[in-house]
Amino acid sequence: MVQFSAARLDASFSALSDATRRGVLEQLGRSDASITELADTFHMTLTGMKKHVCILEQAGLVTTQKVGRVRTCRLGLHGLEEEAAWIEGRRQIWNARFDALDHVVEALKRKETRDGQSDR
Amino acid sequence: MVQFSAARLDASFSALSDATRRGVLEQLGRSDASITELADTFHMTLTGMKKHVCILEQAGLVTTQKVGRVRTCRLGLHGLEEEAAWIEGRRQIWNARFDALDHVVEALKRKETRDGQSDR
DNA sequence: CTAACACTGAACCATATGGTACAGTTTTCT
DNA sequence: AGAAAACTGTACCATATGGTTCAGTGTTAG
Repeated sequence: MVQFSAARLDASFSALSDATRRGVLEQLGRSDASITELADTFHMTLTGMKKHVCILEQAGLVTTQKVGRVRTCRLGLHGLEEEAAWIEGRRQIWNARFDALDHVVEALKRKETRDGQSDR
Repeated sequence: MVQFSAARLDASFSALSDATRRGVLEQLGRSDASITELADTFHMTLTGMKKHVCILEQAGLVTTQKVGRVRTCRLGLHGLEEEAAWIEGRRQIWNARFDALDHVVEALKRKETRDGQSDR
């Protein structure tokens, strides 16, 4: 089992919680882009887009490289593996809980039926 | 393909970006719990924990039900399917990009070698 | 009936977030 | 050299976040 780093998950889920930043990831999935190109796409100032890129960079989701006056942004080396793993772990427990819940619901139904017939 | 709702993803990734709330989900995965129990586990006031639970509830990740004076929290009906799907979609593009990148790197290496030999 | 319990709502606080404008700096084009 | 491009850093703003305290409200146990 993987050991999840709270700080990593904090950073990446927080980075993913903004629609603009998710959009940047999608655009970078199609091709690398400069800050200016990203800022144009999302109708935002350079300064504003730079902040988003910094956040994505700190979360390890993108890397950047400055050549001449242009900073090129691309998808980060480590993808979303840890995040995917965390969510998958939760989903398994989730499903197990609901299987169990089905049984509880069954039991409650039977109990209610019995109570309804015998009592009140 | 699923149509992702930006608002949904905003809410759930934002909810998941806090370690306390991820902890609450883990605890609820083991068993349902009251606000008081959760507040005790995370050494927090009732009011503080209530807020976290509200955020998780609005994100659809937990549901609650008040019986008498106790509000019981459990995992929400809709698990993390949309979030998992979004991340998986990204991961596929990620990997495709890196496969492509490998080829680019190869090409660059060959080009550099050639240039180094023939020119400058 | 009274006290304790479990929450709930409002107000407050410090800090973080998402955006802006403006004033540089470094590169590139002519 | 001079102008334009592409960032970068700082300061500013409004709002959101994560937490608290305090003062209720409804529920349950004795």
